[in-house]
Amino acid sequence: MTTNNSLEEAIEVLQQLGLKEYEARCFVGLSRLHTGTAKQLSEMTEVPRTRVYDAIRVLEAQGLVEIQHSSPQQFRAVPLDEATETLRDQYENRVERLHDALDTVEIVEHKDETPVQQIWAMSGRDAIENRTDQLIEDASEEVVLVLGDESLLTEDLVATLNEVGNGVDLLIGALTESLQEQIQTAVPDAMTFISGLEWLHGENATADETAIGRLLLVDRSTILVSSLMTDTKEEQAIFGEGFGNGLVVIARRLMAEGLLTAHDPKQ
Amino acid sequence: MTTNNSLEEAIEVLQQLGLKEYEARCFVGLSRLHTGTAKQLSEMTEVPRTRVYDAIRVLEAQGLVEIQHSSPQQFRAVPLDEATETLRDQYENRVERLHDALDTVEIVEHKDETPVQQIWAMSGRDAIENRTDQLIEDASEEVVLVLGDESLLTEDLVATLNEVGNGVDLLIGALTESLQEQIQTAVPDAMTFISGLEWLHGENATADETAIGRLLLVDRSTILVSSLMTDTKEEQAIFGEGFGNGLVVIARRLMAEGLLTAHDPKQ
DNA sequence: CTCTTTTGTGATTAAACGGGTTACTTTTCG
DNA sequence: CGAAAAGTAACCCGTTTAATCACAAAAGAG
Repeated sequence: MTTNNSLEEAIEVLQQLGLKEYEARCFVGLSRLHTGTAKQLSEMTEVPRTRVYDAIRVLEAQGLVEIQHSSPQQFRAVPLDEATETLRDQYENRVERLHDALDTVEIVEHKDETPVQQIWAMSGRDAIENRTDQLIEDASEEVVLVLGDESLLTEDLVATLNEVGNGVDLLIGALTESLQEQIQTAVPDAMTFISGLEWLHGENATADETAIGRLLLVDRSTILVSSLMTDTKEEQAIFGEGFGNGLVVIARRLMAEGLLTAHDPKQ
Repeated sequence: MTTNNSLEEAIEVLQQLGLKEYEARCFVGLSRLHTGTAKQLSEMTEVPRTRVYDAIRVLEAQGLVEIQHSSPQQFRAVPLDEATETLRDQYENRVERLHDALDTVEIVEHKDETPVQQIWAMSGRDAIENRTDQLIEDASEEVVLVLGDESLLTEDLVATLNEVGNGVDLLIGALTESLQEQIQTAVPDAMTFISGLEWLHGENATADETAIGRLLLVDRSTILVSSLMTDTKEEQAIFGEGFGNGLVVIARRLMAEGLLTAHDPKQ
């Protein structure tokens, strides 16, 4: 279909992956050209012809483009699968090096004056999902989880939920019927499904800026609450741990009340 | 061991992964601190205190750091495994988006005047390895491969070699005894092992700037030759395809001669 | 062979960005 | 209350990068 939009997106993503604008444009240009010269590229991509050469050189060094040293020289993009694989390899290497470099480290003395009432804020859907998974994996007694949006029910989360130990109570709820059903089929092991939570669902979606994302209470001592920006779909969470934590105490009460009355609507 | 060097490397890698210097320093600082304030971080990381806040905000948005909104606010790094997982997720997402965006594209008309004699140059170890794997996978009759350095015998390459079809002749050689043996145990299926290639090995390693990397000839119609910069270990390759290709013809002759006489040193 | 066009390199300008600093307000605590 | 610490915001300056320009080498037309 070669929608002009795909091209723009590709350029943007390539920049997020570390390429400069000219480099990104040239690569995308070559991706639709099988083989091309600096002139052709320049016309197609709006990159000044004299700058195409630099851009290509960088791309070549990264293994994304091949050069034929003829006159005029010809360029071509590495096949897409090879290119993405190469990018993957590069990033995997880097993440691995980071991990190696940092796990030899950790811990400088720390005078702890653990000021109870620790509430931490975090952002980013990937990060919050990873934390969610982690907390559920670490559960030893009970997991209470309520999801507010379908997009949060990922493969990884389902896998994690299906792997909780046998001694762990799994209580799951959702804010909509359809999500409820999806969860029920995806995670048949859950001991209890919480229903009647529709009241939590924001009704005045117009004025609302955020919707409920997740509610997670693990072993009655750790809580995570997240919300979703309705426009960007970005996720933000707060996270508290420790039995004595004020937020956890309140959450415990609220959930006991709320979920019970929700479950049993008559008072 | 917390060698000061690991810290530097971590900072560098984080920058390659897209963080700014301050952000990288702050993250590494927090990684050795369990929990810290702007002041502590500033002292430990050499980042001006007043800029710590900006850096942390970015890190938080990326899901790498948690903030406790107390006064003074406290920061802490997400656990290392969670952080690396989050980074992986992010990059996987991006590469996937790139792939999706580009494979709807490809191909604008192309008046082909395939000027035989196509020799393409490419760089980057990952890219060259991916191409090598690809070419070997596509082989239908014969693969001739000579490796010049142990670092080139990767898991992926071994896997690829062990998966060639049954009808494909696999001729493998190496420039050193030890590498030869490694290959022989890793790829027992190879039909012939080429030995006696030591003469190809550069002897005057002092004056040499590059060493032989790979020699690959597939189905007598596609050739890839690479060299390794002795200092940076970076790899560069030239790549030609097509039966009529001059380079391929020459390579075919050279290999027939060279490998045969090598195999049978008398003449 | 000569003249023109194309191709390639290098230098230059202007704007954006990132690192580093300073000024100033607010909060905390003795 | 006063001093120190915490937090915000603005600024400066060097580097990077997008964008142009000048020019030499090569290719192709006549």
